[in-house]
Amino acid sequence: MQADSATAPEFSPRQNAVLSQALRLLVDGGEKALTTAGVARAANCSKESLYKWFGDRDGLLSAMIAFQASKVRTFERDGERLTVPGLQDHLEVFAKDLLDVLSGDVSLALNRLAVGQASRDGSKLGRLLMEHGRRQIDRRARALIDAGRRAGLLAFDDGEEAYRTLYGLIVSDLHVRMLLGDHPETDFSQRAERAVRAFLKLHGTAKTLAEAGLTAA
Amino acid sequence: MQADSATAPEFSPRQNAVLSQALRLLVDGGEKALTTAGVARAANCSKESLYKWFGDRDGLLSAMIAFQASKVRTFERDGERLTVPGLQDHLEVFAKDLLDVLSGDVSLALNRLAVGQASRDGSKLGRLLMEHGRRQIDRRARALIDAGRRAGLLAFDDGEEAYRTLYGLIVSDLHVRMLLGDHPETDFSQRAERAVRAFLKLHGTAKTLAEAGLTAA
DNA sequence: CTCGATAAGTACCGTACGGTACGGTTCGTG
DNA sequence: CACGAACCGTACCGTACGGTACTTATCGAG
Repeated sequence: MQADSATAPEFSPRQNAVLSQALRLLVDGGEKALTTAGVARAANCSKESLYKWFGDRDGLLSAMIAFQASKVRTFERDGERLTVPGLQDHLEVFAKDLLDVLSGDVSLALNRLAVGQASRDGSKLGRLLMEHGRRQIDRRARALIDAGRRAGLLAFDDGEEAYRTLYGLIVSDLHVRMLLGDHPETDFSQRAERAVRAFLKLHGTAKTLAEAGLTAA
Repeated sequence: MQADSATAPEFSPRQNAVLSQALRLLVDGGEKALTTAGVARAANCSKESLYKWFGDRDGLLSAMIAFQASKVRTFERDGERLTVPGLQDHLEVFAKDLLDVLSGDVSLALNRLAVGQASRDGSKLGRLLMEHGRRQIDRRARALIDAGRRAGLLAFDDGEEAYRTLYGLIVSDLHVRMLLGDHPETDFSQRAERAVRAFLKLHGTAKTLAEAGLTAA
């Protein structure tokens, strides 16, 4: 499953700078503030160039998503033999990273944008966002819990389902609340810790439960 | 269950009909389709009346949320002694109801609307939606798991946190995916069942685990 | 029947946005 | 130097929307 195929985004430095300014506008003022004239002004370029580079407004939005996704590279940890504390730690780091990503200004702004357009464009932006924005971090988590199972530390039938469980335990309704403009707790560490503990209690093997001290919790 | 407090929306029948038409427009065509002229045309009323009744466009949007919330009354089950199968069943019914509500056309459209406005109006609509739309169903679940604890079937320290866990297990990222335009699985029953099983495994007492057959799962 | 209130229907206004066209400027290349 | 491509800045166009004003019609009260 070669990822790329159609999409070879790779914009020029100048275009990247423009996209960066566009993201800034979007974060600051929401979709309403993201006008072609505004982007051109903020980026010191002409509207004509915008249309030459990105086709139309939708093309600009898509490019913004691709650009942002290209910046959020996540490292893939592997190799090293997994121990129970190691797995727990890795899961907690993942959980905190996930929460940090989801609560980021740009992420929230782009998600709001895509949600707003979902009824209109046949969810083109939404698909783009789910594809580009989540694939990386999803794969990282999937690799981690698969490794946990191979090491005999986790037990589950369906890895995808186990991951969805982990995701739900970590995020719950936090993402939607933030999208709606709420600013809930900011103690992501505690939240991550609790979520991982619950996940291990659900999918940890006897060995894991014993070593993590979850047998009598 | 009097909804109490500040808000006594209570629009006239005529206004309710207008709001209903407005919701229909919103569901069908998204926010872009929800123009004052369009609502007036669809509801056979004049724009002037719209402005007299609802003040301005934002007032209309708020009224739409209040109107929809007033229609989604949820019954509160109580009394009857809780057994393990009873609790499990009630939880599954709740989970399915929650999924049905979140995946409803009108709910999704209103959530998209509020998300789209979140950057603009200081999340006024978002707060309205979280307040009106969720309070009812939240209370129902809270009452249920509190009753479960009182009956010695559930164990947890913080009821709110336990509820968030349940919510995350049920919904995971489904809500956001749907808001983004994705149409994932529709087998809510299986999803509800799995979520409840996980929740009981996390927060069930020994008695519950034994009776629900979760000790060796 | 008359009066006043309510509201439908329509015409109108200002504004703002997406998209296009054009003149002027920079800069790389032969 | 000369030429052309890329591009900035701006002016422009058509359209669509939010909001207001005005005319007409319905209807209940006296």
